[in-house]
Amino acid sequence: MKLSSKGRYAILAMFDLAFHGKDSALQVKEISERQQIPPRFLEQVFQDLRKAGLVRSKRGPRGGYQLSSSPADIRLGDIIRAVQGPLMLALEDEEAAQATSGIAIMQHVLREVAVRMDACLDSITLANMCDEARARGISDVPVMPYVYSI
Amino acid sequence: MKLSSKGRYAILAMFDLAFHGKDSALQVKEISERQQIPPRFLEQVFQDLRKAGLVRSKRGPRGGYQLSSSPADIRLGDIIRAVQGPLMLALEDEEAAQATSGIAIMQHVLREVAVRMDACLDSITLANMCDEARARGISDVPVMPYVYSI
DNA sequence: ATATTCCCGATAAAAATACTAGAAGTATCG
DNA sequence: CGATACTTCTAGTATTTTTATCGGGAATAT
Repeated sequence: MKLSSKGRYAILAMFDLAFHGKDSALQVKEISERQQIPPRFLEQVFQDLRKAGLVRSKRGPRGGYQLSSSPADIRLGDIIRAVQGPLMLALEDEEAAQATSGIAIMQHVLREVAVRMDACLDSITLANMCDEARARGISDVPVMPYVYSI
Repeated sequence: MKLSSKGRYAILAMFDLAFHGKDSALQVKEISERQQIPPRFLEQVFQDLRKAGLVRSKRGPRGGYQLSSSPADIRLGDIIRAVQGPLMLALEDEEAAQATSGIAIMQHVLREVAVRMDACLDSITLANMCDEARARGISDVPVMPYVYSI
């Protein structure tokens, strides 16, 4: 019942796409720097997100990733499930049949818990996070040291 | 956001203590067989539970573990937190101060999510699980092959 | 053509999971 | 009381999974 690094990175990356990538695609390099994510690992995370249909990718110069639907339609639960699989492994029917009393009960109880926890995660969308970010006065541009150039 | 094996074992073991161990102490061997948990690993899990004050231990013959409070007062959240630590790592204040926009927002959003998820886990007690088990007609005695003895 | 970027597979490092061996404490029995 | 059997407790090791890195191939805008 713990958020893995992969899950955290996935949420960060998706938030970054929603917050900084209005219409154009953003690149792994850019996002990894802004959100402090190991770039090579972030690539793997994006593959999971792409296979789950949450982002669209584009190769070559000006390529990158962008959300495949509106931030208001993407929920934290979608993201977590895409990179971490289901909240808790349900037993196969065969296994469940021959499970011990405790396992059977826990299976039942945890299934309910899982439903409610999924609901918690699904109650928050990327759009919510963006609103939150703007309400807290976080600028839309990356925090970067100014470079005086002529 | 996944239940680890350790967490699952911890819940199973605590349920077993609540369900089968009325007043006397139960032993690792017994619980591990009934709930199909690697016995040596279960010992480690119990150490965590003991250090968190959820169970009392007793060594020697007739030793074992028993709950240190009533099943009605022990919540799934207590158990999970004892063996897995907090739901999601909060940044230290220093770190949070210099965190990027996405990290800061996620920190804030996830803290709320964590509170609600903890509430989900804390809404279920061991007593609830035992009621559930009895309601579903699971016997109080371990499922064992009958041994005909005179 | 060329530079850029995602994509894919393999590998290395770190952490979680599972197991092992034996020490320390404690009831029970002679 | 002392010996013995039992069970937790502690520390260390092996195995598996997760996290992170690396090298190079495939697509694409300029």
